[in-house]
Amino acid sequence: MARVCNKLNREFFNVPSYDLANLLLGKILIRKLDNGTVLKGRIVETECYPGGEDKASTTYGNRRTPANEPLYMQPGTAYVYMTYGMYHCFNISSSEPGGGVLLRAVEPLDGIGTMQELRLKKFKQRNKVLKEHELCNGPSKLCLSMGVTKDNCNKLDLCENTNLWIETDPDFAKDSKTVKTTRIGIDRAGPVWANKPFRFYIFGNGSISKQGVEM
DNA sequence: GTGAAGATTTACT
DNA sequence: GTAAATCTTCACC
Repeated sequence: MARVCNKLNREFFNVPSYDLANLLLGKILIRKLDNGTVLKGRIVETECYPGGEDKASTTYGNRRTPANEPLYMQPGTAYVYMTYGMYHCFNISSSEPGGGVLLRAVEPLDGIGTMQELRLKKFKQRNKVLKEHELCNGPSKLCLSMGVTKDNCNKLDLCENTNLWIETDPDFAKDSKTVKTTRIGIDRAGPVWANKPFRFYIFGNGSISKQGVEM
């Protein structure tokens, strides 16, 4: 039986975070839930966090703690952390120690009904029906919709794990226009780092979290 | 052990 | 537009 395997390998992730953030655009994030349901979404928005000098990175100054350990592990390791006590963000470690890429938005492809369910479970408006592009258009929204939490996904190796991985999409137009702009929600890092063009998204896609000024 | 801050999102005025 | 929700992680005592 001929089986095409588009799963990304270690080599793909073994590049600096800036490059990895660009390479991940258009790729397919696949998540298999415990009950066997498979969810898929196209990555349409990323941000890079190189660490080291970058004050916005959790690994600023090569700070190393038990929580950010995955960013120092091999490239392609999932780093899921909690923020504001109730939301998760999903990152993938890159080649430089302490560097990684934050996934800010995906475009739902498969398992949309399940995503609706997972996403609304947490809030009051349970009967509300979200449009597809509203399901995963934010770093914490995509974690909710895809059932990604610190407990079940942190430190997973995306090259080896069978419940969470990324594939290339042969049908994705390679010539899609991408936009380079500034990161979001990191004003505390100061104007120098907050204004770096470290956010990337697919131009014209309806599932991005926020429009930015093209740079 | 105690305190302060946070890579966000929803809900309400 | 502004405020509230909510709790882990880290820094320091």
